[in-house]
Amino acid sequence: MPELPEVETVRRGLAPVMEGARFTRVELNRPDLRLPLPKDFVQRLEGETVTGLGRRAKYLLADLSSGDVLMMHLGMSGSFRVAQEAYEQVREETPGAYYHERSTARAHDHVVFHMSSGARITFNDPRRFGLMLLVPRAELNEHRLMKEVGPEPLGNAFAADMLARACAHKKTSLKAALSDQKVVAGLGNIYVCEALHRALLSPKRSAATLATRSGQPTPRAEKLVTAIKDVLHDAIRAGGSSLRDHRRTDGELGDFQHNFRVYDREGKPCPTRGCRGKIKRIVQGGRSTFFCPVCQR
DNA sequence: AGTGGGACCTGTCCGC
DNA sequence: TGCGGACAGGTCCCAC
Repeated sequence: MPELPEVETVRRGLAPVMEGARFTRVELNRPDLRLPLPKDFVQRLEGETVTGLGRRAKYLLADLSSGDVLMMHLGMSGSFRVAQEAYEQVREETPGAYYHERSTARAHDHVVFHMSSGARITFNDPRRFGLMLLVPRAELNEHRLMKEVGPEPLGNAFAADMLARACAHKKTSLKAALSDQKVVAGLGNIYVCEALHRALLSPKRSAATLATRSGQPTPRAEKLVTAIKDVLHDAIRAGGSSLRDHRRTDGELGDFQHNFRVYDREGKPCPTRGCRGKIKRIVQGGRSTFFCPVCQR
């Protein structure tokens, strides 16, 4: 599911119920996701307060009062839902009383956080490509999953010269280079296709053509950086994209899928003004690429 | 060292 | 209706 705009949308949904709140109880319904969960996962969370909820690349990062960081990744199919559990709070305060559980657990609800804010936060992930890890804050940047991650595309540091340098000696396509988290963090299949279309660049073009022989950015590197920033901003503003069952934490759908120009639009007319092309689907690196062979060069 | 391909999972959809 | 195959928003590991 989730690329940078979706993860950022999730972060914004979780922050109000997590930041400043304490984990009162943590339920683990299986021992592993993509990786084994730490054996002391529950003990290291319960009683801790979330001091801040951030994002790096496609990772959500919850800073804890203990000094640990809870790293969370949604993989392909992970999602968080927030519900209020006022009844359960009342039940804790008045032992012996009986209250109905308000929610029904769904299949693949692997982790449940009960927060002192009264929120119940449920992580659901059918394919289990997601992960949760606990890492001491001081070690986060050197963690094997983090240390190679490239620049944040919405940060000021991400600019044409940086992108050109990262691509200058690559033998791969633009599609593969932009999908590589070491080159730029947070893009995935959808937003790579969308950014390349906005920049009118072919996904098949050699990534090295973003730089001159001396490694300087070409005008197409400038255009591409602008396109990446624009499409990510637009998507975040729309609450991300909702394909299949992907939802925001409040259960509402994101809207950006209605603004796709090429993704999953094989055979449709190219939306570029004045272009008479039709969107084509090809396979690169085993994944679908959508693009207009007429205006994307 | 960089690159492509397969592997990891489950669910859904489409054609027969 | 059932069944097999293709495909899905990610990324890791392993051969070349």
